[in-house]
Amino acid sequence: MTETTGREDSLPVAVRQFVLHWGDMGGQWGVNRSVAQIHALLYLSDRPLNADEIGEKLGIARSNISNSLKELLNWKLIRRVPVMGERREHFEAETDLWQMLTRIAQGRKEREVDPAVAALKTCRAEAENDPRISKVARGRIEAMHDFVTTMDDWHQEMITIPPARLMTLIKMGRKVLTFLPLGRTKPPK
Amino acid sequence: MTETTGREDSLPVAVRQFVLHWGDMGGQWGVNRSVAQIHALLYLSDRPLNADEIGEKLGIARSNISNSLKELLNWKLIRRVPVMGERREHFEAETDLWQMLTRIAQGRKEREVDPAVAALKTCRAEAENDPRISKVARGRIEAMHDFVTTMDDWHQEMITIPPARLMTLIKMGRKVLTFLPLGRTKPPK
DNA sequence: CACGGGTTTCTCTTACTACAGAACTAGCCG
DNA sequence: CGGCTAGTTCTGTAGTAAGAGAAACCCGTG
Repeated sequence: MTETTGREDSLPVAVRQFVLHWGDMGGQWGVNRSVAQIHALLYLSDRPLNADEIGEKLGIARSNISNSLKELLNWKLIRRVPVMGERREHFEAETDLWQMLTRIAQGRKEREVDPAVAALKTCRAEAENDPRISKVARGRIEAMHDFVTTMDDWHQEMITIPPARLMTLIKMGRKVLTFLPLGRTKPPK
Repeated sequence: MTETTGREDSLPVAVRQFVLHWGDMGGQWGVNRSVAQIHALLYLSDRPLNADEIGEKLGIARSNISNSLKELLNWKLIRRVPVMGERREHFEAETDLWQMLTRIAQGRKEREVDPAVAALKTCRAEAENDPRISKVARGRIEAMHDFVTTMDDWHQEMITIPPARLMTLIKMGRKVLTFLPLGRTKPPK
């Protein structure tokens, strides 16, 4: 049926390793272990899996799986897949790595930087008309705000560029500089 | 003495806001609250501060301050500053935002992506000569590995570009594309 | 309309991390 | 060599988050 003889007691070593690493990799990040593990498993699977199969292979509780799947759906890193003649829901992972990256980037941005930018804005406004605050502090807050805003805009622009082109851009690396009409400043050393 | 009348009971509102926000912003990140708060405070200060002053302004324990400062030093986000005729150590923050960004990026890379890359390498090797693993899984692992490696290399190249130039690059945004000799492929759809 | 598989929500336990305060150590003065 | 002051390490506690298992909830089917 499947290439990995399905219901075998355990997973191939390489897969298990991957799942494990991805798992606590996720831990270091904002994502919790089970979520990351499930994602890893689905990413490597050659067919959609259902909750039971996942639970069996990873040895984690149904409830946990349910919640984790929900979270992964939120991040849009996996999707529901209807399977003919099957009642339970099946899931498969996004396998396009660019998609994956942008989804994750998007998610983290929303959770981490957007609030920060907002907070900075209010701080800046506050600092504007607070006579007690030092010139230096005011300047620093402004600098920070401008910087973050610039980066944010940049990010926004980048994700509108079609992946393929962005990829060539990246593969070029610093060679991009050679095409740009900048004052040919010899990079200092 | 200082511009903010130093030993006043509390901080200017804008500063307090900034510290607070930066603080739990840090919490969302990997950094804990006290560390982020101390960093924020130093970033806004117009002169180096010592541990006592920090403790007083933020109301956190000495031990905590000691550890937090150590961590900030690790990240190279602050530095020790000797002050004439003073026995206690003083600290000031890096105020160049590019520096800050690269330091943070560097730190996170070391902690988050480098280990991941390493793990991926071993997984890939493992998958190479494991007959049990499915073709699909093997392919996915390789794809992931290549992708991550590419991004890693790119990052490495980017940080070698002098900040000023990088900044102009960023300010250009997607305009960079217009200068590049790419086959003017109409983006598909 | 009861029954049963499938899924979600709730609750309780456990593990971990941040942090305060105390105890400890190291340099500097008389 | 005592007595101070600055700094660090240790220890106990409280708050938080992950996750297991049970209970509740659907919804199709006999």
